[in-house]
Amino acid sequence: MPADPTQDADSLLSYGMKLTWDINDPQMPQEPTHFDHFREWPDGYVRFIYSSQEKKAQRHLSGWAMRNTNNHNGHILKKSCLGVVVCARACALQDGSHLQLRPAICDKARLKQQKKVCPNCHSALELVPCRGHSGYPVTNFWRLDGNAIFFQAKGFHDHPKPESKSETEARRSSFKRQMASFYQPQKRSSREPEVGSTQDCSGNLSSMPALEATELLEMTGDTSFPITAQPCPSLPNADVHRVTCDLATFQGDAVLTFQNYSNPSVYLPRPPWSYELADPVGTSLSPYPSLYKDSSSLPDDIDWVHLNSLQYNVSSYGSYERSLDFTAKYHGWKPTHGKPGLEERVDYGQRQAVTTCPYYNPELPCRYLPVPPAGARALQTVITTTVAYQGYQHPALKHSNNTQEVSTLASCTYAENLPMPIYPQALGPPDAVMQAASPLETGPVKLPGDCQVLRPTLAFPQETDPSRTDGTDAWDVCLSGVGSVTGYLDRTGQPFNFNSEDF
DNA sequence: CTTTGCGGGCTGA
DNA sequence: TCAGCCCGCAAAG
Repeated sequence: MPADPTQDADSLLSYGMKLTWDINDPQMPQEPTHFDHFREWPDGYVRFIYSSQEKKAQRHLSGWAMRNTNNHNGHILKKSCLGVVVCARACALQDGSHLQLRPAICDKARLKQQKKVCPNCHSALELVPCRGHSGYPVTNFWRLDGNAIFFQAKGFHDHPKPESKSETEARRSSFKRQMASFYQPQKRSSREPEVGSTQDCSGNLSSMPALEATELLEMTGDTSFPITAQPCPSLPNADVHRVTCDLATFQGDAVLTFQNYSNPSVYLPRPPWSYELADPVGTSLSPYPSLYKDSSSLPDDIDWVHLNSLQYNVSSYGSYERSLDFTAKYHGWKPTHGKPGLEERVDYGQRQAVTTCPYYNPELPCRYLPVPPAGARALQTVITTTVAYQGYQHPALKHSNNTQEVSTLASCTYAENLPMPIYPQALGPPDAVMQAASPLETGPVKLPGDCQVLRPTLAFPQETDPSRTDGTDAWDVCLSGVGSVTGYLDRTGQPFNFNSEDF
C-alpha cells in the first residue's frame, strides 16, 4: 500500500481539531490550507474546518435535526438539536426496526407532526429531546471566515439518529412516485422497480412494500412518515459499495424497546449509559463464521436472547448487526456514563474515561455504577481498536463477490466523526480508502464518512437526581432486560453507522 | 407549507 | 454577561 499521510496517527484528528481555535475567538485561523470533509453526523465536542466552497457546509446542513437558535451573534450561526421522534409504544416494525422520525424543524410543523400517530401501531408519537450537552440539546455553531467555514459542535447526541434530511426527502419523493404509480397501475406494471431504483440505501425505502400505499395514506394522511425510521447503514461510497438493506431478513426479533417511555407526554430521563468499545484483547480476528447465526435460528437460541438484551439497535441492521452485537459481547462493549460538563474539557483522543457497567457480562450482576472518581476516568482512554467482523457477511452482501464491502462494514469500529482531515492525497478513490480500512490493521484506521462505535460519556441532568444514587433505577433499567436496555440503546444511537456521504 | 436564517425579547444562572 | 429558548418575520423552495 502506498504511503498514505492520513495514516499517521495524528492524522486521526480532523484538520479543524489540529488547530487551536474556538468558534467564539475574535480571530479564527487565517487562510486554512486544508479542509475537513463534510460530516453529516457530527457528534461530540468536535471542530471542523470546511471549505467555503463546500455546499453542505454553506447550507449548514446536518443529519441531525438542528434548528436555528438565536445566540445574538450575527457572525456565528448557532443551531440546537431537536432530538428524534419515535413511536411512544416503541412498536417494532415489520422488519424489527423502530420509527425514528426526523423532527420537523419548524415549531408549527413539529407540533403537527407530534399530533400524528405511529403509522405502524397507531399509538402516539413521542419526541425524544436531545440532552447531550449537559442536559441541554447538542449545539452546533457555524462561522464563515474568509475561505473557511468553521464548525464547532458541543455535546454528544443521546438519542438515535433521525432520518437524515436527504433520506426524508428521498422517502417523500419516493412515496410520491409510488403514489403516482399506485393510482396509475395501468401505466406502470409494478412499483417495485421504483423502490428498487432508489438511490438512497435506506430502510425507509427498502421496506416500503411492507405496507400498502393506501394503508399508509389512511394512517398518516401525508407523506411525512417513513415506514421504518432507522437509517440503513450505507457505505461510504454509495456507488461502489451500495448494499441493499435487507431488513426483511430480520424477522425474529422481539425487542421491547422504549418500554419505559410508554407515556408519550412525558419525556422520562434516560439512564446515562453510553457504549464504548472496550476491547482489551479483541484485536485478533474473530472466529466469526462460527459465531454468526442465521436469523432463522435465532429466536430459538437462548444465547441470542441474552445477547439481544445487550445489543445496540438491533432493528435496523438485521442479522448483520446481531452478529456485530455478538461480536460486541466478545469484544467487550461497555456501557458507560459520565457526568455533565466533563466532556467540555475533552477533545478527540482525550475523551474522558468512562465507567463500565458490567451488565453485559453474564457473570456479573447488573449494576448501575455511580460516577467514578476522577482518577478512574483519567485512566480510561479511547479505544480505537479494530475489531474484526469480516467473518460475517451481511445478507445483502452474501450474493456479492465484493468482499471489500464486508471489510468495509467490518472495519467500521471507530468513533463517529473519526476526524479525517482532507488532504489532496486523501481524496483518492474510495476503494483505496476502504482498503486502508482493513480489519487486519492493528491500529486505528481512518474511515471516510462517519462511523460510530465509541460513545463518550454522556451528560445527563438526572444523574444528579438523588433518587438515582442508590442505583434503583439502574436496576430497573438493567433488569427489565431486553426492553429497557435495548430501548435506551436504541435511543442512544447506533454504534455502526455507515453513512452515505458523498465523496 | 416547510425550511432556514435573522433578530427581539425573556428568563435563569 | 451568557446561554437557552420562545416568538415573529421574511426569503426561498
